[in-house]
Amino acid sequence: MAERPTEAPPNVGDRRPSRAAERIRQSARDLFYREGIRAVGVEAIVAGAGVTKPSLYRAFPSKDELAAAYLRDWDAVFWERFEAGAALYPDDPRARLRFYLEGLAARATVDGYRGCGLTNAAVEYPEPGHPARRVAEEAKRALRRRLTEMASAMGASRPDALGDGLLLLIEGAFATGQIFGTGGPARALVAAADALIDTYLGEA
Amino acid sequence: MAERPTEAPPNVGDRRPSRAAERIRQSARDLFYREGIRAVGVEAIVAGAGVTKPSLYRAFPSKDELAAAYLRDWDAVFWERFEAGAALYPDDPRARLRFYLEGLAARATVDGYRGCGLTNAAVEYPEPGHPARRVAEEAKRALRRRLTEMASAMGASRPDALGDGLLLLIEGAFATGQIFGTGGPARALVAAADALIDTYLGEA
DNA sequence: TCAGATAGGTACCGATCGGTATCATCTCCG
DNA sequence: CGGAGATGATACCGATCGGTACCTATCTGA
Repeated sequence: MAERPTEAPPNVGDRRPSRAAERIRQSARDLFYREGIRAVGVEAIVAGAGVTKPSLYRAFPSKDELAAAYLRDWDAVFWERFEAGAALYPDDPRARLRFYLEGLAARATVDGYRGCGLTNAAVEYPEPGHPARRVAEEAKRALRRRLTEMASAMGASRPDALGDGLLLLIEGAFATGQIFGTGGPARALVAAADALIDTYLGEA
Repeated sequence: MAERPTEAPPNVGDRRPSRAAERIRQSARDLFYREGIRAVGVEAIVAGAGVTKPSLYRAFPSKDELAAAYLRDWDAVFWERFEAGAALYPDDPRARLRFYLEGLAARATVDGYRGCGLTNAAVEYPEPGHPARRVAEEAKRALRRRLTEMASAMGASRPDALGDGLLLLIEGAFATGQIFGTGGPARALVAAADALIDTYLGEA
């Protein structure tokens, strides 16, 4: 693949910010997510980007750091999706969360879904200090904090417990979504979250 | 490693069934689970088993098939754990499930936990036909069926929905258990499952 | 006792891994 | 125009990957 390496800049309108690095990021993002980080070689990444290896290693110090950059990109779009309901329901944290969960349930119950890039990376890299794992762990800690915060805003009796329960459901959707195809267990996600929230809001 | 390869059969009482193959299975089990399947080379496996590569390839046609065998072993011990409460609570499916969930919550909230080998393998191998993925998918389908069956036995109004919700929680514990260390979200597992079950049992 | 199957070990295979040295080219700015 | 810094391409590195050909030791049953 990578038919004609040299001529024909892919997007003529690109400006300063190093188009090669950006193309590498995008190629890495697609391949890492689709096939897994360990399964993808740098050769495949640069081929997908239409560049060559030295271009990659000038923009990123190593494959591990490229993986970390991919996860930071992933994290950014995750939060975009997660907070997308904020504009629709500015004063209703429960509706906001529900909005995200509905979208997640839809995505996670069709064939080809591959789960959360961050969680997948943590599975692929159990070594504590790995750059990719570091990004994944920090992102998940932030999500946990945010969910507890939202549980608190909902008025839950024990926001920690509700936040953790919701995180279990979300991670369960990530995992089962890529194992079961269409019609997987994530179809029960919203109802389960509702039941959980109702229970924790109903407590004295 | 692999200090003295030849002498001293590991278990003197072993009969016919090829001790080398068994040592390879055990070494593969430890390494695959601890570090991930893709991260472990066959060299490390045979070194851990104190044998050499041809012994591995006489017992297993390929690394992929060895991974599949590892997952079948994993599946067997999983069911052992999952059904361990059957003896204690022969006529109480809810208590039986709770027993398993309590054990899982305990395991998943200590440092070094690595989640479910089957789920991890599905993350590492997204290709539909892969031997390891096949085993993982089939095992998870069986778990889903079993949970729905138990939900039905509990008298749930919609056993499918309850079973799926419980599966989300369990998979969430597998995932978060290996991301957060001690004190992770799985500490809320039992309470969340209770809330879910109560809700689905309380429905008309 | 001896044939033959079977298990184990040594040494090796081509392919691919992540990563780099070196040289050509392009672009912007004085 | 001219030259400097960034960008890209070719070709290559040692290490490791999964997998195998070949020889030896051992244990079995006739």
